Amino acid sequence: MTREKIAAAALAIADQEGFEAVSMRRVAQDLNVGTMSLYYYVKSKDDLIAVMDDALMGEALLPSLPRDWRRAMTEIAKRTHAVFGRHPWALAAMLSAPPGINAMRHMEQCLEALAETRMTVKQKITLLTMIDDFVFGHALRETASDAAIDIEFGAAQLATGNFPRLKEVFGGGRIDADKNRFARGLRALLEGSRT
Amino acid sequence: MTREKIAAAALAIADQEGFEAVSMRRVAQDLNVGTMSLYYYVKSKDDLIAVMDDALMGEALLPSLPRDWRRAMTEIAKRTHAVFGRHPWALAAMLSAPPGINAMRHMEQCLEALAETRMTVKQKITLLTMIDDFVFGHALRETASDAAIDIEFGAAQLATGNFPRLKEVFGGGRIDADKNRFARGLRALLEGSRT
DNA sequence: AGTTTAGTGGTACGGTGTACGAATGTCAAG
DNA sequence: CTTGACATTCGTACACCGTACCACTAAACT
Repeated sequence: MTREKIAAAALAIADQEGFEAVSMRRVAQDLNVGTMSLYYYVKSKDDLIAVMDDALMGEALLPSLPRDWRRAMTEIAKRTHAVFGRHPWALAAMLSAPPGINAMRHMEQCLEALAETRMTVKQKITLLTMIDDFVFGHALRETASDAAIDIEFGAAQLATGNFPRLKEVFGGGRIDADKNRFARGLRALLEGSRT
Repeated sequence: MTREKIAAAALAIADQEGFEAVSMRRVAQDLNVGTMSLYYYVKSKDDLIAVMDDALMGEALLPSLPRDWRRAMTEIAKRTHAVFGRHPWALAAMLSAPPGINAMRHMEQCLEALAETRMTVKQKITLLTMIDDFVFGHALRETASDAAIDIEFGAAQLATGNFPRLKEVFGGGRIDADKNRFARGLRALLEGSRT
């Protein structure tokens, strides 16, 4: 019985049944333990979420860093992105959890990647924050678009003629989103950091 | 008694007491109405959240569009950003709400802004999605950093010497985040869209 | 042996979303 | 004037939630 095992059980539940299925009673049940026993290792549910969150940020850490800083930042971003793909509920978790050790390690790793550049400290912070913002926002969109969108409602609105531009885009067959959008935005941010 | 009035009451509660303070009972109480009466106008709590969310996206709409497309996109992004500033709970709402009419209007407006460019449809979609990703991610960071961060914990970790780069950054006095990061990232994305 | 500590968990309280169905008001047709 | 259909309101009840409080066992230390 450790914080880690509890977090692992909660992780499994969230992955299989969604974040909202994670409750103290449910986690305790999966561990064959009384509900209140969890509170010996975890201060509150928010604390549990923080542990889960930290595990996630741990997954986002790169085992080794490419030498070229652009490639390094790209790899970090891609791996972080992959974490959100594996755990779509991660964003909801982050919204109610303060940064933990692995979040710090993540920043440390980003700074490490930028160590050999000529940027000032402030520039480094700005760049890595911008990139994280983009990565998280991208994840937000992906998890949000997984939420059931009322396709009928959308079509009906398009039919009203109030959305000529949208109709022009979505009217003629389904358009598939640019698969490279993520990489593209990343590159723009990395390049644009010059100015 | 309309959907709109219910949404307005919920909005007010969320703004004053936080998103988690919004409950069916609470909203009904503020409206001097029985709890279940709300369900005549609103299918479920998620539906209520969707209405709130749509009101927010409505706030993000620009009354009139600048002619230059770069300026137009920038204004839209800034206004959307401002909405998140006024309603820090907005992200939590978006996580559990499918896009509504105003979300569609938002997209329509973005497409309108890009109408006179030489971009292909796909390029337009890519660009406006990238920008939204960035804006939302930026908002996520801002609301997340408002969450209580354990400053003692952070300092203790820095003291361990496991975070040399972070220490280098935060050790010597507090560094204030670049206030222009938002505008800067925006510009990078707009410029980088060329390639 | 006596006492402290680590760890477990049962019960209970005040909250949540909402299914169900009963009550009321409104209005057109008979 | 009555009757019935409908729109609208909402009280009660149920299952679930986080967690405060406290009783308990078993091991460790003195």
